[in-house]
Order: sequence, then structure tokens, then C-alpha cells
Amino acid sequence: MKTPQNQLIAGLPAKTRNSLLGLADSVELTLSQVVCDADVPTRHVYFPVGSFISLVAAVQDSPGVEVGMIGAEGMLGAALALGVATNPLRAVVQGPGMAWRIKAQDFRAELKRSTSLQHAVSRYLYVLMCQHATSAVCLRFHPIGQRLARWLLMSQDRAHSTRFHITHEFLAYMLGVRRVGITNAATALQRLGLIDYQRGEIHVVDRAGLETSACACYKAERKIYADLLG
Amino acid sequence: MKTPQNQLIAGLPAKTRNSLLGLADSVELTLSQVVCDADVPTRHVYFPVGSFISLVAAVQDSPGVEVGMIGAEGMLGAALALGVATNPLRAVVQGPGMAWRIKAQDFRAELKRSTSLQHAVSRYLYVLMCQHATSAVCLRFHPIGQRLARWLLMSQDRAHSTRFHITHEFLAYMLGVRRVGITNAATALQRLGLIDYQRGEIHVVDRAGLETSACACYKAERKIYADLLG
DNA sequence: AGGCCTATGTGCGCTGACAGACGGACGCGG
DNA sequence: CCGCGTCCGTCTGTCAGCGCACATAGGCCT
Repeated sequence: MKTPQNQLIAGLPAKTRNSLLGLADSVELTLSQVVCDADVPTRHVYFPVGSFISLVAAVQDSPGVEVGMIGAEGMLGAALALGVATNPLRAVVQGPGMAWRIKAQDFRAELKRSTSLQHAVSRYLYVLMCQHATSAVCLRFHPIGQRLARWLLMSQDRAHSTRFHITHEFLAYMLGVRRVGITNAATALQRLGLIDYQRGEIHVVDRAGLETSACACYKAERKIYADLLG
Repeated sequence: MKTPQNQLIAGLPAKTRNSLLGLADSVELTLSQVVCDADVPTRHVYFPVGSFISLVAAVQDSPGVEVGMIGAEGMLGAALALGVATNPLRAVVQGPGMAWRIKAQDFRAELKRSTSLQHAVSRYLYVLMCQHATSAVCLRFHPIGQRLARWLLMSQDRAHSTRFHITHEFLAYMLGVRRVGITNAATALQRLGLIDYQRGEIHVVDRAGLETSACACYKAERKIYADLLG
């Protein structure tokens, strides 16, 4: 029997869980892979296990910016539960690793069958909405340094490790700023002894320190997670 | 028989519609009224008719910023369909006028009964999510002037009038900028002959011109509306 | 060893928006 | 008709972040 470490799946009653896993393939997600581009029909839904995924919003030719992050606590493609088969966001793999993949039509069928699955996905959708709203405020009001700290914490939570691979370039894309902006902010965090990095390998040294450096959005999101998915 | 001009309600099958309207009170929303504060349990849902409502996000002591707008095309409190009875956003009345109000528990009961209502609300939730994501990008990348133009257009759509009441101060709050920022941007639009205003009374003179002045977010949102609610 | 690619660090001028302060203008009510 | 509150316009100084350009530095390949 397959053993999921995806929390959304793990929280389901055994029957639903097994039924769902029976439909699932195990796939390996690779760094920077675009799992699902914006505005294309959803073919599969994904339940990250070791991996995690960023949701990037763009309008026309704007560079784009991350408005949400999906790890083992959630899923990609939850909008299917709203009866919509597309997504306005681009899904980019942030942390490589394993994920369960289920065909969209199979997932829809399972949704019809299981109210507990509906409820779980609904709650998760709400969390995603909160993420988007929080991101909007954060993008508007918080300086790069605080946002970077928050991002690192969120990634660490989902990577389940104090080390992960990420370049300044990629970070700049996620936070919607210039690479140089990241370099400056990262240098500052490093000088404070909070992180350590070299050629894309980031090591979180002082997690508590990073939490105080991050904007309040981090704790706000944690609280929502705890309240709704905990 | 009551005649709703709320499009979400109007799109329902007659039976559901009548059942829903049977539960509804007609209420008058006044300018700047806080219909529902953030993180408090949802007691009522609202279906604006002549009125419209802004959704304002805040994190801790940040001034807050608008991440969505609800007019006759939608409803406030849709998160109930996700099984969540709170909302992380503050709902502020932007345009005074009439709205249908329904008790949260009555609305939930009706949701259980009617799948067509579920579907309509689900689609609208998706639209709201898109709004939030778009807002994030817009807040990050677009200058005040373009955002102001977009905001005026969105308001005009919901006010169903080329004139409406709004002060620079209030606009500044909505767009998350200083009042002076609004003054400058508004002066520029006025000089271009696109709008005309005096002591809080704004008149949209050249709608087409305003559309070219606005950022692409406006058309992007319109498209989503047309695709999903049209 | 040398070449090349990726990743990171630095410098400079520019601009949009900020903070704070003040002045003028309109209009309502006493 | 005068006073006060609301609303709008302008000014000065400051600063974070931008665009652009260039300088190092590690790692991989041949």
C-alpha cells in the first residue's frame, strides 16, 4: 500500500484516501519545471510530497510575481472543485521532489463521490485565497529584505530541510524584484548570520532570527494554516 | 414578487431564485460602512444591487489595500460555500445603495439544497481568486495613474453611472498610497480631459480614454468576468 | 591549463513614491 | 456673513528600488 506524506490526503478518511491513491501516479518534479501554465486546461492535479510549487501571477508583459506556494500541505489544481478547469496562474516547481499526480477527470469523479474530499479541498481553497490576499499586501508594503526572509522561511517549511537550492536570479523572479535587490538583501541577512549561501545552495542558519527579520505576513499565514489545516 | 437586479441571483433557475429571495431582506448600504470586518464570523451574506463593496486586506498595522470589488455581479460572503465562516478581508461600502441580505445559516441551508446555487457561487469564488491575484501584480508593478484609471473604470461599471462620490482620501486608502499621490494622478487625468471632479464628485468624461490610460489589469478582469459570469 | 558558463558582488544615475507641512477653496450652518 | 470642517493643490527633502553596466569567482568541460 502507498504511504502518502501529503497532509491534505493524509487527513482524509481511509476509504477516500485509498480510493484517491488508487488513481494516483507517483511523479518526480524537477526544479523550474512549469507544471501547469496559466490559462491552459488543467489535465492533472498534483499533491506534492517532498516537492513544492510556486504560483506565479502575471498580467500581460509584466515580469510576474509569486502569489502562493504549494507544498505537502496542499495541492495544485484545487480550482477543479469550483467547477473551473483552468487557472490564471503559472505553477513552477520550486523544490524538486516527489508528487502524486491524478488525472483531472478522475479527480472530479472522486470529488463527486466523496464529500470529505470536497470539504478538504474547499478548506484548502480558502487558504489559497488568503495567501493571495496576503501576498498583495506584502508586495505593496514590505521591503525586499523582509519579504526575502519570509520567502526563505516558507520554503524551508516546505522543503523540510535547512538547505535548499535557489539562485538569486530565481528569487528575484519570485519576489518580483531585480536580482541585485536580492543580492543586497541576502548579503544583509548573511552578515547578520541568519543564512549562508554559495552558488545557489542556501543554508538557513538561524531560523528564529529569520523569523524576526520577516514581515508579519509569515506568522499570519502560519496562523491560517494552523486554524484551517492543522 | 421581488425583482432582483443582482446578476448572480438573476442567473439562477427560477425555483432557486425565488427560494433565495424569500430568505432575503432588502437593506440600504451607506458609504464607508464596514459591512463585515476581517476575521469575524460571517452573520450575513450580501448581494449588492445598486451598491458595491470593496474588499480590503491588511496585515497587522499596514494601512491596508483593496484586493477586490463586489458589485451586482457577485456577492459578499461566498466563502461560506467553502465551509468557512470567516473572511480575512474587511468589506467596505464603496458605492451606497441597495443590497439583498440573507442570514448565513439560511444561505448555507439553501446551498445544501441547490446545486445550481453551489455552482454559481463556486464560479464566483474563482473570479474572486483571480481578482486577488491580479491585484497583487497590479500593486507591485503598475504606477498610481494607471491603477487609478483602472479603479475608476471598475467603480463606474458597478455604480452604473458616470458620476459617483469619492474623495482623494478614500481613494488613497483603497489604492494603498498617499492622498497626494492620488491628487497628482487625478490632476493628470483631469488635464487629459478624461475625468472631472470637484469636492468628491467624480465625473467620468472620456471612458474610452480612461481605458487606454488604465493598466492591462482592467481588461484582464473584464475578460475573466465575461468568460465565467457572462 | 585554459576557456566558458553560471552565480554573485558593486557602482552610478534616475525616478516614483514617501513623509510632513502648509495654503487655498468650497460650502454648510449658526 | 463669518467660522470651521472638508477637500484639494503644491513644495521640499528623502529614499528604496530600478536599469544598466561591469567586475569577480567557482565549477565544469576539453
